[in-house]
Amino acid sequence: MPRVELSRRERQIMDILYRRGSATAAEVRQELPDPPSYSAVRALLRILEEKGHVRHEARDLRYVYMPVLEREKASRSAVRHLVETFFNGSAEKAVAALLDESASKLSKSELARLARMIEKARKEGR
Amino acid sequence: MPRVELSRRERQIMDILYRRGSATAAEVRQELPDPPSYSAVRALLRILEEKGHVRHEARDLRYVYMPVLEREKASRSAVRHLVETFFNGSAEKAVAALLDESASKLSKSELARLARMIEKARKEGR
DNA sequence: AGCGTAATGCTAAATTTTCAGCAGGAGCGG
DNA sequence: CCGCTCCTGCTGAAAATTTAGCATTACGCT
Repeated sequence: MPRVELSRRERQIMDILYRRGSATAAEVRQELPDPPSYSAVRALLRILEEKGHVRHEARDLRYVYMPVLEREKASRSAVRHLVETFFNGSAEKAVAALLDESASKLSKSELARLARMIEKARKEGR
Repeated sequence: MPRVELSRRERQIMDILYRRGSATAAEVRQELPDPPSYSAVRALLRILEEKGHVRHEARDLRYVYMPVLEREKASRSAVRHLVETFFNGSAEKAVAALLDESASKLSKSELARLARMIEKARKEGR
């Protein structure tokens, strides 16, 4: 039963693991801001493992760490939290912000797919 | 120059302040999970203020606390971080997740507005 | 076989976070 | 005026976190 309340370092590490999918202790360390010693990173990973947030597999002599909770599920609650915190619970506003933020980065085909998704929702919806 | 590295409690408090816009110490306390003592909350708020994340105004005999960085700016970086962490930097995927998550909650008019936004982006974009 | 490199496990200690308590001041009602 | 309540400021200490160091083991190379 993973606790939700992560410390600062613990969150940083979880973010890295979600971003990359999986990583060795050394890789995690590389991506940490103000990286502490290697053994400090390992201690953190061990703690996260005890708490049930992380698991590891041995892959040629190294431990490769990864989140226990699948990215998809984790992202869902992150999205929900974001919408609540910054957009008054309005998914529309959140989408708008997202589009605004990165409209220029979206390709024609991506936009087309999104348009189709919305069409679909409009038909299905009430 | 606000530091980005917030502790657990500090983040919880900032989230509350962003969600509500502003709040007194007592209100913050009410919304904190496992609320500590009132004076503990006040100590945290004082620290956040020292660090430059929060400011207060005196409003009938009470301090009302609020984030220094406007919600809009904070939300932008939160959105960016979310997209990076959980969606491989793909705004499309993020929007898709958002729609998926809350398609049922979106009203017809909201969907219509979103459709229009995407249309607009398609015309403007490359 | 012996050595160097690169892992791991464990532990103790420094640092940061988190918390509660107490003193003081201002307003309000009796 | 006095006592009660509700706020603030401050401070010290408990608790949690973050960290580095050391011992050990495994592998590859000469």
